[in-house]
Amino acid sequence: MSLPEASGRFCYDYERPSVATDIVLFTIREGALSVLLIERGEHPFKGSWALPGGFLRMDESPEQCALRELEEETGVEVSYLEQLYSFGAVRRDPRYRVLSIAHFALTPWQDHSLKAATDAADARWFDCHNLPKLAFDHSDIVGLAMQRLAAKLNYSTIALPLLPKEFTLGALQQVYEIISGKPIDKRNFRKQILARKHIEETGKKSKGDAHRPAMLYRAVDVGKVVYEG
Amino acid sequence: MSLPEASGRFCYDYERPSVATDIVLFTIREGALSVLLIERGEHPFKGSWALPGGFLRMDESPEQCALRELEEETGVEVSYLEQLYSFGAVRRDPRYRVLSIAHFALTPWQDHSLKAATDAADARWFDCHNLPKLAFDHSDIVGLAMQRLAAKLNYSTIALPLLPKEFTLGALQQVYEIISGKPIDKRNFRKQILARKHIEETGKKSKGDAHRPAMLYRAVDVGKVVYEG
DNA sequence: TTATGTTAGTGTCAAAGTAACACAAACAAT
DNA sequence: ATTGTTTGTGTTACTTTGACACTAACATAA
Repeated sequence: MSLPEASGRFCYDYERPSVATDIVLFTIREGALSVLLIERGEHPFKGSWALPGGFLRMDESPEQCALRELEEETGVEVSYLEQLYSFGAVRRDPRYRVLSIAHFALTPWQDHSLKAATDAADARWFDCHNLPKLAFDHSDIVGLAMQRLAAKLNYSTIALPLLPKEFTLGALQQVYEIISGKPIDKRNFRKQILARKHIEETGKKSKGDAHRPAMLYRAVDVGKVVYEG
Repeated sequence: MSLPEASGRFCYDYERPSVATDIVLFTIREGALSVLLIERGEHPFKGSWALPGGFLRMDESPEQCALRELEEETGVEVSYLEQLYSFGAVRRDPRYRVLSIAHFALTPWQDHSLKAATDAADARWFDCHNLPKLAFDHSDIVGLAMQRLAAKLNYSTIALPLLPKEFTLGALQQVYEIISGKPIDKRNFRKQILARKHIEETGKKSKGDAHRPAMLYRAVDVGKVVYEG
């Protein structure tokens, strides 16, 4: 096929889909894997819960767009972001064609005071295993993100962005158990996780808890970031 | 941010990037992992080699677009296709903004008579480890596709679409060796690959070769297809 | 017909990794 | 001082992986 030629900045030779990003932001909250959703304030799906996201601007990359939309709609900062998948079914948006570049993000739990968003009526965390019906194809997107998260647990450092900078092995094990949905033997977990050399002792110990203090660990600095992780 | 409202079919409230697909089609040819490239007949990068691909139409999904463009530009049919990654750097195309949904495809080697493409001067197979300089960011895309292919070897059936429907264990082992770049022990390979139960005996044997005939195997039918595989 | 070249097909053993298992120590709260 | 809770630690059986060599069956060439 022939290429649409650029004439000035716009190029209307061919119709184009709109391009948006959506973000599946996970955290671990109250012992459950949770995802951040916004209540839509506009049609379509007004009043439904949906993923945060919005339209791509011409001067930003998809990743930048995802970060900007998250900030605008929820005020949350993330500790990890990667592209998940692009959803491009012709009729996934009932209004007109919108291609969504879905992203996958993580943040450690803290009592995020969720900002009232511009065009969102509300923003809240939901337990991933107890989600309401979502707008558009957002249930599919969340499902794929959960798969990806579980799959990456065992060959990456993906659990670390869900914890604060310093954490105990007990807390890390909880993250693994919650995401995989299976109990893990404490001694085996500690042996294996330390053998990977992704975390190191800080020398400090936790205090203030009603039990024996635990060694605090941190992620070892890795340096480079690559496509997809 | 507010949403662009649809007025009729077009929606010009916001500037939009063009959306295209590119396809990294691999085959095993002459003992080497090879990728299909076209020689660009138009500017920019006229005369350079590039991935096959083209612009998304409003009535087709990204996957359909990838298949259509492959057919149009090269006449090749594929045995496997999945989305790879969406490349959206602001200036990845020097003309104007083009977002590319890159795909990853496989086909068994056969003496494909490569169709002279509409807007491609030529189409040829290249050894992946001896590629020319490519147009746009296509070298990055091929690199990512090679990573993905190697990574999936050991937890998926990704090698099978590179072979004809019936194949010998020797041929399958060659695929693994070529993609991983490492020699594999024949006995261990056979034990492990059969234990996965992804392939089964056909009962038939190869013939016509100047050596002992080998059992022919085929992929066991799996049924469902899922996101990303 | 025989010899040669080439790939198919097969089992054992050592090493490494994984999974199951229990109890004392250190703190806060009562 | 007692209770409740989490930390921290080692050994053993089991499973998986990796190394290793020879005979069988065909086509081809001598």
